[in-house]
Amino acid sequence: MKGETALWWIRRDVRLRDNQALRGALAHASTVIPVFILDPGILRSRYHVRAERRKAFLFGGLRLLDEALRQRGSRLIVREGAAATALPILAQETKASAVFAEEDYSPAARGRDGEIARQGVNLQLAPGVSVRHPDEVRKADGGPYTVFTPFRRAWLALPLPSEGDLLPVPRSLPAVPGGLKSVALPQLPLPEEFPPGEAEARRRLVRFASGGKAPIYEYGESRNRLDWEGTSVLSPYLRFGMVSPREAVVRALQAMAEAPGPAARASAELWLGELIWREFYLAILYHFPSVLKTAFNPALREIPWRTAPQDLEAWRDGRTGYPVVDAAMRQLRGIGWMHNRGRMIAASFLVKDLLIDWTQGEQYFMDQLVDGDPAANNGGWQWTAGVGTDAAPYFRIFNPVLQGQKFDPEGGYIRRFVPELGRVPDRYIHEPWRMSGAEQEAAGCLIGRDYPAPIVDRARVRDRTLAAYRRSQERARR
DNA sequence: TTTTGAGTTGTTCGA
DNA sequence: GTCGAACAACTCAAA
Repeated sequence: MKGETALWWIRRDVRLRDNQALRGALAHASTVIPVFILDPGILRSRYHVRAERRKAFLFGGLRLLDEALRQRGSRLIVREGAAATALPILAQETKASAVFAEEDYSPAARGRDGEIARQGVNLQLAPGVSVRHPDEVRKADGGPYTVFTPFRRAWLALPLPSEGDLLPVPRSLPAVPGGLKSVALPQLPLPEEFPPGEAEARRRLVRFASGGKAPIYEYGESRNRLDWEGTSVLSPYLRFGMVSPREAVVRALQAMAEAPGPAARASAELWLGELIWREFYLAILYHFPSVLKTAFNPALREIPWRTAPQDLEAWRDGRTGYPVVDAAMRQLRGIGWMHNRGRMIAASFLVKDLLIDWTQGEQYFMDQLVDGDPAANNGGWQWTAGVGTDAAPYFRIFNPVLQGQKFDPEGGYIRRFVPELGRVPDRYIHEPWRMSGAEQEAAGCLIGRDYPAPIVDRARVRDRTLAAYRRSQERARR
């Protein structure tokens, strides 16, 4: 309405395109003030982690968003402090009659939004973090799904978004009143492999999913290869809404419709499935917020984990002596991102081989990942640990040697991140400890000096892990 | 209410 | 080298 002022509160929707919170604000008021609240607790809510990379990525994205806003006659206002304090102050100061934001489902976000609403702020939540609200996808009896496949079926049965649903970038935006204080965002070193921003996000989405030869059509085969770039690497951008999840879904559906053949179509559908996994874990966190504290499966809450600080440290540092595990962990620390296959292998090793509490791994991943999202990260860890929503049998224990041979056959991934194995022959690259003394010498890699010997004997791992899980089930039965 | 089919991503063993 | 079965039994979803 004319004369009204609204705040567009940016949280994890750092974009102008297809932004329903922004559209809501523009429809409601003639003056719209884009605001970001620099909360000291940001991005770590219940995790005791620093998350430096995510902050850098987010702040970089906000700077670019500010540029785009200025090109359209607006600008970004940044305020410091707890959102529950800073936002009502700003709303009062600007006489804003409403605050528009994208609804976020984490317990921390919901707690924060509830508190703000209780303070009398007219907080209008718009969809956008997920394509479907967790309440939309329900079983016939009204309850939420806890198994992925039926969830996906029900998700796909609802009306699908199409090109016409995507909201365009507003060509111009109302000016922000002068005199409003705004603090500078901290300058942090940007993650090299992930230039932030909406433009980069779109480039990646288009490169991955558009055109007859798009990688999305190879996804079925290439997504598991650690040594190929077969995935979209969109996760950090989806995490902060630099691309709209709805647009990603529309591109996937388009790719399916235009697929050059049935295999290509199946590949594109597989990628769409990954987007639905994202929705699934967002919904799980929404309906079962306790998963951030404890295993979803009550029978597996009493596993007698090992306390082994040195093993945990070796895992974090990528010094386990299992090349594919170490490569994955060094990729994580090196670039703040890990190939999904690597995440499964590394996570399985911590939980099943070292028998260390999965929440330790969850925590470390949240510290390092530029795409770290509580819902997806927690879901992934619970899945790997076999304590989560899906009925995966817990005796499924990844063998890092086999996984390496299958998904990094020539060791290209390993050599990239574990340079001390660079000259180890292909036939030993997944089991360097099997080299003779002379072979180690020739490869310039002495086991125990240049690269560690395996920190666990895998032959014993299986029994130890199965026994620990069984123990938890027995305790739960009583 | 009962029944039935199914469940992302694996490994190992023996034929 | 390849293939199928066993792993161990459970819960969920839907008819």
